[in-house]
Amino acid sequence: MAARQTRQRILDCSLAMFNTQGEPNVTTNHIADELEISPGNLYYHFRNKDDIIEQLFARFDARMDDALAAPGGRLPGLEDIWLQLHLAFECIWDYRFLYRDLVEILSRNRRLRVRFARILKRADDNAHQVMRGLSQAGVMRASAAELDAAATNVLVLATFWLNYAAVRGDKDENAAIRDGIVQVMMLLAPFLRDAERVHLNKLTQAYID
Amino acid sequence: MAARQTRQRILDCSLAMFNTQGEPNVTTNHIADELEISPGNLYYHFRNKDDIIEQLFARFDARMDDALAAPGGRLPGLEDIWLQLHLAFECIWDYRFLYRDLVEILSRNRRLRVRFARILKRADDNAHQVMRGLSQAGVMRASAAELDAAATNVLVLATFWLNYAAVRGDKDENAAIRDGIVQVMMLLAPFLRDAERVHLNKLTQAYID
DNA sequence: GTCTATAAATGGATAGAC
DNA sequence: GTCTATCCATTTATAGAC
Repeated sequence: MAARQTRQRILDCSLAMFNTQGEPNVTTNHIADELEISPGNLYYHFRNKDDIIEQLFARFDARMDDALAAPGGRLPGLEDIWLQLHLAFECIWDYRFLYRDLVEILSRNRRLRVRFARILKRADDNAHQVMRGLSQAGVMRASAAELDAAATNVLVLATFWLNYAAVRGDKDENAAIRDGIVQVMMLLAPFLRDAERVHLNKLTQAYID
Repeated sequence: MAARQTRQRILDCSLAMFNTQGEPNVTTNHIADELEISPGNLYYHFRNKDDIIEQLFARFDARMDDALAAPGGRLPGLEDIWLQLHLAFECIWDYRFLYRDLVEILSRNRRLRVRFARILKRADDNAHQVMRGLSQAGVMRASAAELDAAATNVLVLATFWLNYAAVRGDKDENAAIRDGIVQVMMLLAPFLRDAERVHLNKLTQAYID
């Protein structure tokens, strides 16, 4: 009855604590304390801490899947890319504990490793598709090798931008996300046709101020 | 007498174990076991695990300082950049445990946070200087905003490339470093004059094969 | 300098009562 | 479903003998 509710509360609370304190610094006891339930109760709902992480990952996976859904039939413009980046970065932000300790978390769990690899693959496909669209629209110009490299750079940047912001000591969450988007766009800028390049520079300037 | 030697052995062994197993998974007992000394002995030489990490960080800091030393008086060519990237990536590789759990490690220690911020600052200055050199030599062409963004992207890429390689499951160490260098170079490629762009593509092709 | 022994604290996890 | 009680393993760190 209240089972589903407790389970969800545990997941919500774990996510919040993982995100703010870092997953390695949050124990099952901390979570139980925060929720004012007993450790035994927590272990009634989840086999162990890794089980909680897997469930959170499933949520994350589904959400990222949406964000990476292929854009509509028409060729994408710069604003479409902006929107999609926003969805992706917001998702990463909401599950940033995964990214904060990505290597460590994935090294402990083979399943998550496989699933995260799939996400990266989808993101890579998506980046390629979008850039091909830009090329077809005559907005972008790049060799195949440059396009591959740019796609990879977009992935690395998106994956680790929030960590970089954290290391720099950036405090403002919204600013960090905005900066990340701008940073990715600037990755594509030099490949754009002059008119679009100017357009983008205006967009980013407006965004920054 | 053998004091200095034991101290160094502890540092060397810690570094090796941190790098291969991840710092969070290596305890002071593990290190003592591996060296076949007692935990008490280890604590005679170091106050705690964090002390060991700080000493290793000092080594890393000095080495990265060398790698980021301003290039010679003459304007740098693409090959000079290649070399410098190689030095930086080798340094990061040798102390990759720091980068694997960067946010976590820095969050635990204010001093390291400050020192790492200084390294990032130096790297940013260096990237700007190199790119200004390329611009002055007429090899590169970019607006001030594009140059700033490119410098930041170089930093993020260099900082987290090995993590990205690890997450992808890349096994070959040398290949990961090589790919990282190529990836950073490809970041600059689109800003290069056509002749240099072709030159770079030839360099990277030769490098990849 | 190095060892043995051990304290003190923590984290993960389970049994059994309610 | 939830709690109390508890166990076991691990980790950090120190005291004192050699």
